[in-house]
Amino acid sequence: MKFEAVTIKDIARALGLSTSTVSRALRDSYEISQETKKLVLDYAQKINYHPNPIALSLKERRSRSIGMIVCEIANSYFSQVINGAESIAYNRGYNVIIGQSRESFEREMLNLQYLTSRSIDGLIISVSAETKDFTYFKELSQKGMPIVFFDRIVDNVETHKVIVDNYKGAYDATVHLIRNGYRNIATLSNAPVLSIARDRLAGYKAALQDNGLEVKEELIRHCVHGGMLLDEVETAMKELLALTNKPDAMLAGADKLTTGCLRILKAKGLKVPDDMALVGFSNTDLTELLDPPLSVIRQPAFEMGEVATDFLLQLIESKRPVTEFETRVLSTELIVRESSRPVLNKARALV
Amino acid sequence: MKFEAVTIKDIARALGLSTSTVSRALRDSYEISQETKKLVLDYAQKINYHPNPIALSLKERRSRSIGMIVCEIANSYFSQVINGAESIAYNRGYNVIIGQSRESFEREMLNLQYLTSRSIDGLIISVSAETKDFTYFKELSQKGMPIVFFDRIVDNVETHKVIVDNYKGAYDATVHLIRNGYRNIATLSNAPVLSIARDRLAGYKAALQDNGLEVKEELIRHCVHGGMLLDEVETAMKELLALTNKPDAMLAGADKLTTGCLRILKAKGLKVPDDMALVGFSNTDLTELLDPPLSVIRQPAFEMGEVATDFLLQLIESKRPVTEFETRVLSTELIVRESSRPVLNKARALV
DNA sequence: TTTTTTTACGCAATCGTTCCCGGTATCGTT
DNA sequence: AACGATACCGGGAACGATTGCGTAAAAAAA
Repeated sequence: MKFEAVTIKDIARALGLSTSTVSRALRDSYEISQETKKLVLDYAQKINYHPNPIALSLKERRSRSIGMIVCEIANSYFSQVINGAESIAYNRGYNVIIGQSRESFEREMLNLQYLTSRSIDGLIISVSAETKDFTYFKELSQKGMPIVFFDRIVDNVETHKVIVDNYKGAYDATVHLIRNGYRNIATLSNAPVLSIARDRLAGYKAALQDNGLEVKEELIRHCVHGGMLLDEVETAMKELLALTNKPDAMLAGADKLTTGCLRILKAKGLKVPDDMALVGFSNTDLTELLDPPLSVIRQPAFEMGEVATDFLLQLIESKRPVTEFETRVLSTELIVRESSRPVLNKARALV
Repeated sequence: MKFEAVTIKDIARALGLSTSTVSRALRDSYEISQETKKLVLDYAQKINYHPNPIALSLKERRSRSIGMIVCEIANSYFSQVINGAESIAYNRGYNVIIGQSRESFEREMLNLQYLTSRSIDGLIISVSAETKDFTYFKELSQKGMPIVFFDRIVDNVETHKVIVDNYKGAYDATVHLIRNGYRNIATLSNAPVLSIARDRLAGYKAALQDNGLEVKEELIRHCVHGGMLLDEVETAMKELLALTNKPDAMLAGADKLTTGCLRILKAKGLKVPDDMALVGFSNTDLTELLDPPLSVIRQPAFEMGEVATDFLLQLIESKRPVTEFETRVLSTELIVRESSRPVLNKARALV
């Protein structure tokens, strides 16, 4: 089964012209007479001619498609980012090829090789939790492949990046918990190598210290798969709940960690926020319908996709090598709901 | 900025061979000596040669990419389908280009034209709620473009299709509500033109009739945007709640309708299931964490993506025109939770 | 009328790869 | 020694489109 398209040759043959003339007529070249142009244009319209993008790609040595690697599509945050990226790319005549790393370095590399072998013009990526070795990105970048990092960025590759103010997001959320009377705040963090985990953890620690609270290492748990496996969340929670001085609140550092945490607490029969308050990074629009409605730190995911794609297209379409790079930092939004309700007796003491 | 790749010519030049020989050596042709093959292969490995897929596409007249159009990516059901599709496509050397119709016919056509102009080898699609005119699909199919429909299928285009047993899904859920003592069951349905809406509605009606209950048209509400706009859900719910004989249970026919319904009920201060029970089609993994935990009809979304892609690749890679088509019907799963808890006094009367 | 300029078009190379034809050695066979 | 068979390799067209260059005819200038 073949889907046969009309080519410039068909037009040339039908009209008794050369392919060059047809090509030029279609591109409205000055060296083609008005009548010929009209003839060609009308006929092209009639037989529904569309230039073959593959032939163009071969000629122009650009595919007009960009690669995008995320952990997983079925994640509200990433699907919103993809959404934003698609919207920009589509308008500029590019298409987005999506790959999923599923937090695995191996799958990330596989996707990367696949995408580059499909001759993409550029790459947008949020690295996997397992990725410790960034030399491949560096090499790729040095060979001239335009790359934009978002969300989970890497420090030692110089290029455009898009993130949110993870430090402030975590800081504000932690302060919010403290203000509401919580004193023993634990955190569920991503793999320590990830930029987002580092920044969020730093914000968490700073908020504690700025409010005269001690940073206790036993209250900091890392889930190296970012909550993709419920097991690791369960283990972390078990450890926290086994402490003699149990935490009274949780700060969860990722979408799956937030919902995973709630899931485990429910399974253990603990009440949120009475037994344990919860605030987490999340972009699902269902958080307000949860039991209890969840306080969340929300990221402008769609906008991140837009900015990342805009950055990438700037790099791709730049005539000269770009040497000045920007790291765009967007703001998070703290949405306060039931899951971090004030502890009355303690809250008063602080205010 | 250009990302320069090595070509077969580079190898030929470096080794003092012709491009034909190099090409043949790489493809392990019998008419190339072992030594030459080894020479070429080793060198290709060394300089990290990868065949240019664009040149191959031009030659073979196939792009090895397939188009996929869904309503929106940021929807748990569709993102799971995409996931399944990607997994199969990736393994068979294809990539998936995704387009979003956002329930708009115009955007659907735009995406379709874009995808076909990007010379895709085939198309997987779940049509938008606005799509009433299927001639374009028919034409495309007749011109030889392999198409597979899933979820929202169209009747008058003969090709492979993948659906779930929507009739049975809705039937079972409705029977479940009846068994649990609910007697005045309303339903929130998709646009009436959609196959899924028709089938689910039919299942709902049959369940009522088979259990001696009357089908009341005033209890059937259609949301033409499938719940994408909360407004339409709110309007529908308002109308239902304004009835003298208010419904005591709801069957929601789509992901966004289910959560939208819960959202509205909560906003109106109604208790689920005491004031109104709720069962709905949904594929989010958060439904059990909602307040109350939601009874849902779950679709094997990932598998649907797999099957659809497998079907499509069969069509694409078939030597002869395919004339026998299959409509694969997968099973839904009814997951019973709190939101449809038995009404004690009534439930007993029935059992 | 002759020369120059302009107009309008065709030829052929190019992008990277495959593949149909050839062509030339090197054998073995008679 | 002559022939055919086999093994091995290169030339060049093709895929669809663009584009530099060449050139005929028409128009303008001399």
